[in-house]
Order: sequence, then C-alpha cells, then structure tokens
Amino acid sequence: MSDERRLAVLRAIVEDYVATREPVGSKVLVERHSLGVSPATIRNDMAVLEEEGYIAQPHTSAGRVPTDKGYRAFVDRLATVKPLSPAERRAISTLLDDATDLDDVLTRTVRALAQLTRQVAVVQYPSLSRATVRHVELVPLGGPRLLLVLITDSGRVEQRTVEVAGEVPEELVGQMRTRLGAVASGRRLAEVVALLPSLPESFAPADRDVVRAVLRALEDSLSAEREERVVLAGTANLARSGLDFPQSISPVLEAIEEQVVLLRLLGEMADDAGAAAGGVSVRIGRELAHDRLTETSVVTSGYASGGQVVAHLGVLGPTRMDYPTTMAAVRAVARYVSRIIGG
Amino acid sequence: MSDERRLAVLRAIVEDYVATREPVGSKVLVERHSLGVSPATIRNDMAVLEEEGYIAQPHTSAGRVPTDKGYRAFVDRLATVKPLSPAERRAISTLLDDATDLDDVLTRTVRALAQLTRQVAVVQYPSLSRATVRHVELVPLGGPRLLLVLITDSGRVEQRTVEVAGEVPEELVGQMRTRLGAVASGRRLAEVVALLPSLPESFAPADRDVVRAVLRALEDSLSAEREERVVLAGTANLARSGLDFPQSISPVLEAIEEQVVLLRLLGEMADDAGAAAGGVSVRIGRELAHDRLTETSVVTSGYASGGQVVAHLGVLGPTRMDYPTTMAAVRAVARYVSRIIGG
DNA sequence: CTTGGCACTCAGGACGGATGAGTGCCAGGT
DNA sequence: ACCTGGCACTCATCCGTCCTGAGTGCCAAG
Repeated sequence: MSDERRLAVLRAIVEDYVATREPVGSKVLVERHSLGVSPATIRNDMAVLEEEGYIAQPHTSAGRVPTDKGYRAFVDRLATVKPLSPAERRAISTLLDDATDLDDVLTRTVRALAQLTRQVAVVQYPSLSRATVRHVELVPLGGPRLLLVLITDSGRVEQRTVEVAGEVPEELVGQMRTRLGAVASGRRLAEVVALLPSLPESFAPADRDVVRAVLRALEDSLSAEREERVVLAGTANLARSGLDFPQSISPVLEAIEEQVVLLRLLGEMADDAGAAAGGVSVRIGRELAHDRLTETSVVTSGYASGGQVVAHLGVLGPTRMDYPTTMAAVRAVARYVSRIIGG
Repeated sequence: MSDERRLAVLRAIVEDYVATREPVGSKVLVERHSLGVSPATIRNDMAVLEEEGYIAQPHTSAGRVPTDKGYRAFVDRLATVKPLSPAERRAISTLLDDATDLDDVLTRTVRALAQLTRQVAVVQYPSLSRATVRHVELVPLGGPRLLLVLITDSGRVEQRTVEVAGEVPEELVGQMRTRLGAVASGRRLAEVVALLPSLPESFAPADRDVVRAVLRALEDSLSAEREERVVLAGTANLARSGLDFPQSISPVLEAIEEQVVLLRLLGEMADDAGAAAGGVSVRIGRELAHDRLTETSVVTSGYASGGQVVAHLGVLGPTRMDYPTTMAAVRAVARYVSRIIGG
C-alpha cells in the first residue's frame, strides 16, 4: 500500500478539480496524469482517501472532490512552488513604483493583488499602536470646532474634529499645539496616551476644559476601534467566480463589508504557524471559524516596515482556488510593499 | 378613450411589478387595484401602452413588464410622494448625529443610505476646487521625504509625500510652511495654484529646487484626478437582489469598482433637470448611457455646505426598483448631511 | 498488490403531455 | 364611442417517464 502514490492521487485530484471545476473520476485521472497504474487501483486509493476524509463524493455516481482537509494536506505537503511569471512581476512594479503617499501605495497594492489573483484583495493599514508620533497639528476650523491631525512615522495621517464650548483664541491653540507636540513627538502612541492626563495642569485653569476636550478626542483617535482600517479591491471578481460558491456570494460580500470580520481574520492569521517566518498563512473553509464563510479560503501575509511587521494583506476566494499561484502572488506583493514603505 | 385611465393602468403595472417581480396580467390588475372596469378593457389599454413603448411582454403568454420609458413616465408623472416613516427618520438621526470628522460623517451617511434603500449607496467627497484652504502643513518624515498636508474649510484633509534631493534642514521646512501658509490660507484652491509659480523666487537660490519639488506636489494634489473621491456601501445588497439583474451583477460590481464611472455619472446627473431645484435626479437603464448598466437605475441628489452644492450622493439599483421610496430616502439623507456639514 | 470484469447507482438530459395564465379579437350591449 | 363577456389560441412551465453514461465498489484471477 504505497502511501506515496495515494498522496500523488490526492494532488492530482486537487489540481484537476481546481482546473476543471468538476468532480474527478478514476478514469480521467490516469489519463491526464501518468500514474502508471490502472483506474481500478486508483479507485482503491480513492476509497482510502475518502475514508480518511481527504476527499468526498457529491453524489453516488459522481467523481471525487477535495474536502477542506484535502486542500489543507495539499497546501501543507503537496503544493509545488509556482514562481510568478516575469510578466506578473513586471505588472507589480509598474503598478506600484510611482506611488506617492501611503494611501496611494495601499490602494495600488490592493489593486495589484486583486488583478494578479483575480480574487478579492484586502490590505490593512499599518497599525497605529506600534507607530511613533511624527507630528501633531491643531487647526481652528472656525466657530467652536478644531481639527486635530496626527501624523505617524509610517506615513499615516489621522484626523478628528473636536467640538469645544466656544471660539478658541488663536493663542491657546498655539499653546496646545506646542505642548502636545513636545509631549508626543517621537513617542509611541501607547506612551503618549499614558502621558496625556497630566497635561491639563500645565495650562491656566480657565483653559483646562478646552484642553481636556482636545485630549479626549486624541485619546479616542488612538483607541483600538479607530486605529484599524482596510482597503478592498476585486469585488467584481466574485461575480465572475460566482459558480464556485455553491450557496451564493452574499455571505462573502457581507463579510467584506463588515470590516470587523476582516480585521479579526487578518489578526488571527497573523499568529498562524506559517506566518511567523515572514511567510504566507492559509485558512481553508471551516478553518476560518466563520459560519457563513465555509466555502471561502483566505491567504494572507504580513508586510513590514523597518524589519517590523506593521500590518497584513491578503486575498479571499473560494475554497476551490489555485493555492500555489495565489500564495506566490500574496508573498510577492507583500515583499514588494515592504520594500517600498519599509525604507 | 380615457387617457387618464391608461396612465392609471401604467402606474398599477409598475407598482405591481415592483412589488411582485412578476409580469402582471390584466386579471390580477383589476383584482388588486380598483380600476372599475373589466379585464378586457384593461387589455385594450395595455395594447395601446405596449404600442407606445411603455410596457412589453417577455413572451406571448406572459403579463406585461414596464420598459425604461414606462418607468420614466412613472417617475415623472405618476409616482406619489412617499414620506419616510418615523422609524426611518430616527434611523438617519441616530446613525449620523454623533459623527466626528468629515470622514466619519460620509462613512455613516453612505451606510445609512445603503441600509434605508437596501441598495448600493455612493457618497462623493466635497469637491476641492470650490473649497478654500484652511491650513497647510509640512512635516519632515526623515530622510529625503516630506509630508504635505492640506486642510480645507469643508474638513477635507489631503496628504501627499514629497521626495526631495536630500535631507531638508528644519529651518527651511519652517520657512516653506510659513510662506505657503501665508499664500494659501483663506484662498480658494484655484487661486492658490495661480499664485504658486512666483513663490520660489522669495527663497535663497540654493533652496529653490526643494521648494519647486514641494510646489509640484501641491499642485498635483489639487489636480482634477486626485480631487475626486467616493465612498461606497451596501454592495452585499446586490447579491440579495441578484435576481433583479437578469444577466448577472458583475457589470454593476465592475462599475462601482471603477470609481471613474461613478464620478462621471454623479457629475452628469448633477446637470439633470430635476437636480437644479435641490431635488433628486433619476436615470433609468439606458439613460445611463453605459452599455453594461442597461439593467440599472441611479438616483442621486446634491448635498450642500453653506448653501452651495459641494458634492453628490446617491443609490444604484435594478431598473425594477421602488422609485418613490428610494427617492424619498435619497432626498432625506442629502438634506440631513447638508444640515450636519453645512453649518 | 494490481487488474479486468461486472453489476449497481443515480444525476442529468430528452421527450411529451397536461395545465393554465394571459392574450387578441369579435360581436353585442349601453 | 366605449365597455364587456365569450372564445379560440399561444406558449412557458410543470411533471412524470425513460434513457444514457459516468462513476463506483467488489470480486476473482494474475
């Protein structure tokens, strides 16, 4: 009982099924792959693979289809690395090279990823919590409103309006700007938050209410909820591969509208085994632990700035996706982005 | 030949078809609407309506379906205004009232619109070209990079990194910041662009290259292409109403990914007849003049700041949509946003 | 352990008749 | 001049039946 051949059969099934979208039977298997044995033998192997949960039959008289477990085995042990074509590499560079600011880089990145993989792409903004403050700006908007702008070293710009009691004198605005700048510049955001409470005391008692309002806004901007942002592209690809989602594509559309869901996934997958080595992390169907995404797989990778992983990006597609190609694309794009923003 | 009754029949057909998604025949028409005549009479009217192009038959033994022209007549002459329910009004307020900055307002707006109409919602950012500059900020990002931040009176914050030849001394940065601020503050963007060319001459000759790089970036930020942005929501609603798009929803998904297409539409519709009166503009199917959106309708309205229309928002859905409700929602939301940002 | 043979299952397509919704037209009534 | 009931006609859809063929599992022989 050649254990080896059984795995070869599994690989062949996954590859054929991904290519044709149709359950694959023993006959076409020996025809398309040179396995050197007869269909009957393959059938025995397939029976075992089914017993072990790697493949399944949609109905009695049909061929076999890989299960989540089957795809998992394929990804972990069977997939052969598939380098990007020169054309694809070129596409990445031409798309990303003349980006201007961070927004632009990420928008182009997510488009590149969607285009390469022909699937839905997600890119997360660099995390704020690990960033350091480059600059704090406070601008009167007229009337009782101020605009607070926060610039981090990763190039992120956060903005927030502050409602205060009444018109704020230019002088006080200047004072706050200076002292906030002095306290925050060069520090990590978490440190800044810790230093804020003591700040009002250095102002005249009459001004402290205004100062406190500004600080509350600042603290709020740094809160976990606001700090996470994602960009999306390739939603249209879902419709194209609509047939790959037996139910319907709505669960996927819903999930990607709920950015919370995406962020949870990206976060969880950051801790996955493969991800540590700067590699690619894959979750297949049920592994996503999301009851409406059982037909979906996600492929992610972290990207870095200054050697430090600052955020993640990835791709969403049907479980029945071309994993080698997708993984190669995700890895390549993640590296390229790291190079651009990483300095 | 009562012209009046024929229009009543058309209205009834549109209403029934929108409600049931099924071609409507003469019999159910007299049953559901009290038209006071027999099915046979209705049939004669329907024959005329078909002749004139307001309705059509999918196949011989089926009922009638409104054509684009039929919907147009309905919208222009037949639709009865349908005020929002108190619950819906409340939904708008609770969703929008505690918004913080402009980004937040627009994100909440687009969500509210998507939720109310159960369709795809689009909100355009306030146009830059009519805005005036509130503040210009220039921040060294370390190395040969500067970050240029532009804040307008409508609360928009534009950012852009600038690559220069080498490290820029803090003093020069300060100088540029001050002079840029002096030139730009309070002026309209178009005026600012006109004033830029003369600016380098007030700097030391050695610094002029750097100054010019910054100005180029600034000018670029103000260019038409960059100035337009939109936010989207409700894409998942497309899947739900997937049956309403006979072909597939992909053309719609593609169109909304191509923001250019959306911007063109919003722009064109701003000039439509109804739009002038601060009202709602509707385009139905072929009227969109987009060969892949023949099954789609768009409902838009402008929203204002300081009495001036600064941008547009709207909704995309199947031609077979509930126009009165959708129009009411779009108008209500547009007014509410105007009130919030309009000051 | 492999292989050819064989009986078995069953989804999907093809065919055909019945059903019924809906129409257009006409002749008669108001 | 218009409305109406009656009627014959069309045709999409539904449903039951049959057939085909892909694919399987099992077995006995190599």
